[in-house]
Amino acid sequence: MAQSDTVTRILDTAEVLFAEKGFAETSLRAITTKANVNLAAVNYHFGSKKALIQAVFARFLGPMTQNLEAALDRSQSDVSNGQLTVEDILILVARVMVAESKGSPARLSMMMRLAGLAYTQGQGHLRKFLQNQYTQTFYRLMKITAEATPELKPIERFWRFHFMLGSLVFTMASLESLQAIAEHDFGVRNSELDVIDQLLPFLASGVRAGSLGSPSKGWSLD
Amino acid sequence: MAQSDTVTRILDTAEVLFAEKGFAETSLRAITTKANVNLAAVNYHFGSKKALIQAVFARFLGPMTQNLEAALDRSQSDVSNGQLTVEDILILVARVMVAESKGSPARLSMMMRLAGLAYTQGQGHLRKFLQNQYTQTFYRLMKITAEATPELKPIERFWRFHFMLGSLVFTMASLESLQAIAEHDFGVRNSELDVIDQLLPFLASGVRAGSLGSPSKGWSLD
DNA sequence: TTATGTTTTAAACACTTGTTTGATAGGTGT
DNA sequence: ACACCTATCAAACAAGTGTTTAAAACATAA
Repeated sequence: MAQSDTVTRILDTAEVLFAEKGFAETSLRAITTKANVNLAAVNYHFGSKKALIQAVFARFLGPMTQNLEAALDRSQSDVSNGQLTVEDILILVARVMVAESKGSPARLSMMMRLAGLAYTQGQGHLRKFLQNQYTQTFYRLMKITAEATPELKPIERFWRFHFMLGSLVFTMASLESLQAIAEHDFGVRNSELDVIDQLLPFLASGVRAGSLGSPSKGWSLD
Repeated sequence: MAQSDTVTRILDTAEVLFAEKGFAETSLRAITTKANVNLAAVNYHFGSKKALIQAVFARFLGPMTQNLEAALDRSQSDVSNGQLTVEDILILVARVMVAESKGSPARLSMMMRLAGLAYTQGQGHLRKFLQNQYTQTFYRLMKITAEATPELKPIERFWRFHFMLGSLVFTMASLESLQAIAEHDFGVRNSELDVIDQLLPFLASGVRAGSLGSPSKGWSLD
């Protein structure tokens, strides 16, 4: 049981530090000393720092995608509620994400940061790892979103899907900063649940928006 | 003129590399060798790596905020069009941003990527720098957004403002990746202007959305 | 017990990092 | 000519990085 304990303690500590300071800025020494394990333990149990990073996210994304798939199965096999609406989908995803990050809001923040890095940081081991591992669930989400928004042209739907993703990722990745500002400026402490509560109608309304004024790109010229 | 040339070449190169790989992952040696300047030039001209990062931001944000302020002055002094709508504001911002990145469309993508990193990646000094330097313009934008959306509660408006910011930053930061996917999946090559064209109605509709179903957070429990 | 395989440990490794140094020009003004 | 300030350069610096090593401790089973 000593091994399992060391591995878990490394993963737990790495998760927190990665979310706090980023990947490159978090050294193995910082992780191992805070986790009260020997420095060499990381390379012994995981092989390398890269592998540790992937293991941290695999521990989060594995169960999460499983739960997401299960929730999608449940919703789609239930004929009583017929076609899923955009709100249904968003709520479904939100439920799974929040449930998966239960107890540690930093987890959600870190997971979203990875998504951002995977998209932004063109090449690198993270993106490939993510892509090879979790694309089928991602495309399934896009597919049922398509069924929920038949009025959109495919290319429109593509962009709006990523607009939603952007709001979600950015908001969750910088959640702590924004919470601090909100508390300072409005004296209100919004939990992550509060924020998601505000986010869902914003996204749902966005995807169903009409098009802008008739002449395309007219805004860009005087 | 040698100094100005060296400084410019450092800034140009740093801008690209920071956007590509992040701050911590980009070494001064990588910058200086690619820029064909001596390693010590960075510390000589900027003082430190931190200062270089801030200088990269300042060179872009300085003119941009100036133009933004000027555009706001023009719009607000023009009594003929009265109160600005959300669309007006979004179009105004889009115009300034596109104009500022003129000549190098990748530049906007880079700066948004940097902004995203600055928000996400703790980096205490960067956030403080941005906050102390450009908050007045930022708050002015929030103020006229408030006037354009009187129906929203302040805290609602605060979050939706950042939801918009998230969509914008994420989309622009990952523009190249998304363009490639769109071209592969739909056979359509969308320019940055096309994307902004799609983004504006999404954002405008999002900020004006109603609230979600009556019981707050009802979605989070079964 | 002995033997075997696994886990932990301290130390060292090779390498990269940002920064500093002192010498060497380059230019400008007196 | 001289002095003065600025800029560039190769070299070195101390500190920190991920990784490896070989010995030690531990566990499990024969």
